[in-house]
Amino acid sequence: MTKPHQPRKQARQARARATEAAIVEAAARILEEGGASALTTNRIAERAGVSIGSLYQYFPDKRSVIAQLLRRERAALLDGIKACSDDGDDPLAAVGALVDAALRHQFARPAMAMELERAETELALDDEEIALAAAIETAIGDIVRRLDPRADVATARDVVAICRAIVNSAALAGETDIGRIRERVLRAVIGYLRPPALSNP
Amino acid sequence: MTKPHQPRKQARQARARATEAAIVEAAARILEEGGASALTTNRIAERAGVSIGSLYQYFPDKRSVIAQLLRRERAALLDGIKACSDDGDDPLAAVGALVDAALRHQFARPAMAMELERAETELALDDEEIALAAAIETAIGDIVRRLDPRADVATARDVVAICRAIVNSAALAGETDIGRIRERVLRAVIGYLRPPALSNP
DNA sequence: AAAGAATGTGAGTAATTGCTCACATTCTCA
DNA sequence: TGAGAATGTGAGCAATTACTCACATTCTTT
Repeated sequence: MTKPHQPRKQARQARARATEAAIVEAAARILEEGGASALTTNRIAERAGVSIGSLYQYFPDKRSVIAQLLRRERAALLDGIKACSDDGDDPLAAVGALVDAALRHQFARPAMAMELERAETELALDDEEIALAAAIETAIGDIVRRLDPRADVATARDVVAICRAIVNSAALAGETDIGRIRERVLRAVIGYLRPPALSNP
Repeated sequence: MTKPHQPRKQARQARARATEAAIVEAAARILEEGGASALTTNRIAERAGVSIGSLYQYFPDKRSVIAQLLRRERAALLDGIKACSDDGDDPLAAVGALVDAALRHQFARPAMAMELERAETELALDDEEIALAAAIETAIGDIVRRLDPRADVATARDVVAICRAIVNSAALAGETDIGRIRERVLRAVIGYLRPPALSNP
C-alpha cells in the first residue's frame, strides 16, 4: 500500500487542465531528449511554459509528474493490447498483433519509452500503477495462452521482457528498419512459446 | 573517439593499488544496495574507508569510477564466455554453456549487474570499453553461429538482450529458482536461433 | 460590478552534489 | 638518515536541486 501519486488539487477550469497536460508532456519531451538526468522540476515548468509554482499546484512532488506520464503511456499500451484480443481465432495472428501493438507503442517515441522504463524502477509504484501493470500482464497472458495453454504469469512477463529487450537494444544500436526488428521479435516470441525439438537436424 | 576514463595518476605502491580497488568495490556495494541515486562520491570514499581527496587522486571524476567497475565486470564476463568456446563440438551444448556463463555472471551479484547495466547507458563509453563490448559480441557470435550459420551481429545482440531481459525481469519479480529461469532463457535463446515451423499443429 | 474562488508567478531557501586545495603522513632510496 | 616522492586528509566552495510562500492575475457566480 504505497502513497498514491495524486495531483495536489483537482483542476476545475479548462485552463488548469491544459496546464497539467502541458507539464506532463514537457516532462516527456525532456526525458526523450536528455534522459533522466535532464529531468528537473524547474526545467519541466520552463518547457511547459508555466512557472515552477504552477507545477507544484498540481503535483505534490517530482515523482508524481513522472508517475502521471507513466500512467498515460501505460493506459495507451493497454488499449493497444486489448484490441489484439478481438483479432479472430488464429493464435499466431493474435500473437503477431500483440507484437505489433508493442512495437507501435515502443517506436512511437522510442527514447521516451526507454527512459520511462528506466525511471519506473526507482519510482515505487502506487496501487493504481500496479493495477495497470497487472492488467497488461493479464491481457498478454490471455493472448499468449492461445499458443501455449500452459503459459503462466512468468511466461507473460518473459514475453514482455523479450519484446522490450530486442526493440531497445536494436534502437540503441541505431537500427531503424522496423520490419526487420518486427521479424526478429516475432521469431523470439514464437520460438519461446513453441520450442523446437532439441535434437540436431 | 571519446576521452578515456583513466586513473588520474598511476598507483606505484601496493597501498595505493589497494585504495583504488577499495574505491571501485565500494562503488559496487553502494550501487547494489541503494541504486544509482545513492552513488555519490563522498559516500563512495566513506564506504571505501578513504577520504574524498584520495578518490580524486586516482579518478578524474565520478564517471571514471563507474567506468572502472564496468570494465572489471565486463572483463570477467568475457572470460566466462570465452571458456564456452572450448566446450566440445555440440552446438546445443555450447549455447547451453553460454547461457550458463551469462546466468552465473548476472546472478553472482544481481542487483549490481542490473544497476550497472542502467548506468552504462548514460556513461559515454570510451574506446577501451567499446572494444570490450565488441569482443563479447564477437565471442557470442562465434558460439551462436554453430547453431544458426546465418547469425549476424544483430543476432548476437539479440541473444544478449534476451538473456538479460528474462533474468532481470525474473529477479525484479522476486524469482529465486535459478533452474527454472535457466530453462526459460535456454528455451527463448534456442527458440530464437532455431525457429519452429510457423504452421498450426 | 464585486467578491471570492481558482489559477498563476518567481525570487528565494535549505539541502545535496561533485570536486579542489592546502596541508599532513608515509614510503623509497641514495 | 634525510629529502623528495608518493599517498592520504577533510573542510569547504560553487553549482544544482526540489520545493515554498507571499503575492498577482483571471475566472465564475450572483
